[in-house]
Amino acid sequence: MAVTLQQIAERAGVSRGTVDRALNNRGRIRTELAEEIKHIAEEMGYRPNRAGRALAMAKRSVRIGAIVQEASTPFIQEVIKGIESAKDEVEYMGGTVLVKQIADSNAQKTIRAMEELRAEDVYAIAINPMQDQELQKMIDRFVDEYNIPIVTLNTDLPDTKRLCYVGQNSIECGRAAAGLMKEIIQEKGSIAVVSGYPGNPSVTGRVIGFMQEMKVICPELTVLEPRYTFNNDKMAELMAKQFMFENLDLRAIFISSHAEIGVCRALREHFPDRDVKVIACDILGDARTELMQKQVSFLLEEDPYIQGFEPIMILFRLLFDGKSPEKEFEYTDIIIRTKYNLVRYL
Amino acid sequence: MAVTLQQIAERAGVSRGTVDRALNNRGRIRTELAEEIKHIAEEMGYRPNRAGRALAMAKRSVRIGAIVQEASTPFIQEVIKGIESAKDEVEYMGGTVLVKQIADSNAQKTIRAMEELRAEDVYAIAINPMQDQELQKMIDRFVDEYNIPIVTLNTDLPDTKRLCYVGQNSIECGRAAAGLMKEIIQEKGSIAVVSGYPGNPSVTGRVIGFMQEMKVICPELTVLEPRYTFNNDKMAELMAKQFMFENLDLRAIFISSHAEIGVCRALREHFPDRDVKVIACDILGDARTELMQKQVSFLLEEDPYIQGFEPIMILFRLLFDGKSPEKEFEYTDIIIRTKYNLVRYL
DNA sequence: GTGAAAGCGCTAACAA
DNA sequence: TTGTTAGCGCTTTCAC
Repeated sequence: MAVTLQQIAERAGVSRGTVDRALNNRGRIRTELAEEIKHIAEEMGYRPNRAGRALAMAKRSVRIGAIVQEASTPFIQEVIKGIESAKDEVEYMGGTVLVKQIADSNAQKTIRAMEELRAEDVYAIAINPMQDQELQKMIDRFVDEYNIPIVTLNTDLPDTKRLCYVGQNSIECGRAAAGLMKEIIQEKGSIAVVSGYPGNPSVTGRVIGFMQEMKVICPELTVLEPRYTFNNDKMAELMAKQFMFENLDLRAIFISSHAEIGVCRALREHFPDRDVKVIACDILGDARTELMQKQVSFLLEEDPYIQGFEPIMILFRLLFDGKSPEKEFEYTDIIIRTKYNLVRYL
Repeated sequence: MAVTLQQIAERAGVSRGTVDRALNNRGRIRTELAEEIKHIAEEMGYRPNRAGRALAMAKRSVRIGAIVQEASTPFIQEVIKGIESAKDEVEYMGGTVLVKQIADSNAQKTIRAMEELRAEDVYAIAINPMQDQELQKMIDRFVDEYNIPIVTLNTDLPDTKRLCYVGQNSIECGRAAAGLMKEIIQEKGSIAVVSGYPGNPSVTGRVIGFMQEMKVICPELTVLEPRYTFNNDKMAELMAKQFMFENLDLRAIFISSHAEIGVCRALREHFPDRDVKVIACDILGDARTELMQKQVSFLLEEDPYIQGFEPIMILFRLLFDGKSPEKEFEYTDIIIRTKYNLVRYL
């Protein structure tokens, strides 16, 4: 049976309340006594019982807010699943999680959502932010003025006072893609790089990592200048066609985001006889299985579920246990998929 | 604020105890009344508060046992980490987890550990079993006679009455290895398969999956007859040398387990000029980083941590919430690693 | 500075 | 068959 406050109290010859004050640094206690009690607790291997704590704190409940942008995309839907799981956990412990979904990506709406959450008395917020000056200021104000810690997820805002970031190390992801490229491309030739939107740092991070590493490990391959599709399938298709026409030695295409459907369609429909490998990132939604079965050699993923789950839990541990996160950057695993391990278990 | 038993009781015009009996099917209640209460609870969106429940059940506490064999191996050390995390969780909820470590693999010791756990009044057991007739009988007896549910982990015993299995689908893992092989081997030639101990079903499963899939997707490659090292580095080294001498067209070696150190040493020291790729499984321990940096193209992993964590949590949910696992086979993800994503985050 | 006591939501033993 | 009550371990308020 685990050690309880009562047992410590008896051993120390004081009351439960005193032990509580000592162990939780609540003040109103002689420092020497506090030290002594802490020592006894340590010695007895005391670990606070979460259930008791949760129950006692049920009224003064932990309230956490979450804001997700681009909530309509399959990727963010997965993030939301993670948030909902965390919400379950938190609610079991008597806490509350409020989620604001923003269908598109809009700084003004985001700022409004932050204000709403503040009005609803949340003690902390998790958010997948866009790059926006005003939003950055707002985050700093929340942290400084309102004392509301903020965790960024999926994309970071390192120049703000956010508590920590949960998401992929996109440079490393790009490097990993380069490593795979080296394994599957034996002949000389050129490699194209196609991406969604250049303003997104996790997209550009992957491109940078890829280009850097390719230069080092595949100096004999020519990596073409990255091109951006602005998340438009039609444009991706045209771009792929252009690459194919202009580079008869094209060996592979690295798609750092949101262009796989257009690119693969172009390859499939217009160049069925040319062997061009595709390495892509974060394909979710309807096309996922089919593209992976037929056209994409490797898929690099970043575990959106965890990106939703972990920020909420980090904030919960902060508010409930008073434990700050250990690291400023909580990177998610770089997951490599082929058609053989496409379905995620456990 | 969440709905409580008290609120339901007031609405139904009965006492908390009655609501408790209704919702938890404890009997001693009129069926119609029980139905009505369940209906009200449903309507009010009642979800039991785990903290309250944990606290109330603290004395009649959930007790779970775990037995791990080959506890001295790095793989099982990871499994144990998972078990310890789960133990933390369970203890937070007022439960107890007892772990028995067996350094080697020994059916008699295992059976004795089971008896010990029974003597210590555990209500359920998680175990990584070996293939052994007596052990199988013992498991069935625990389930049938003593009413102690058992979850197998890492290796399954599908012919017993164990509740479920948590671990890898080894056939699929072998297939995935074949898929990677196809991507990295362009020329014709032969492929060697080296494994640890032939009696281990997860090892042989990977070999079978690999051979089957290779036949289908790489018919032009010759896959040599699998050879077993009996987990002996020296033998692995000799075997690799033999393969190299006898097959001058050897393109790659698939190591399904426990032979990487010997094989890689042979390649490194005796054939530095021949380009032979290596795909391996579950490399942990000291050599991991170095082998991955220098010699192994792909590593297939099976997440030992989760294999320790999940069985305990499955049993906890069974005992604490009365929720049986959804699936008989809880497969862990097939993780593909290269030197670029060698370190696991989150 | 310290102790005593109420109560968080739930279970279980006992009373009716 | 139903109600009542005593805790589980912890926080918090109030009294001293």
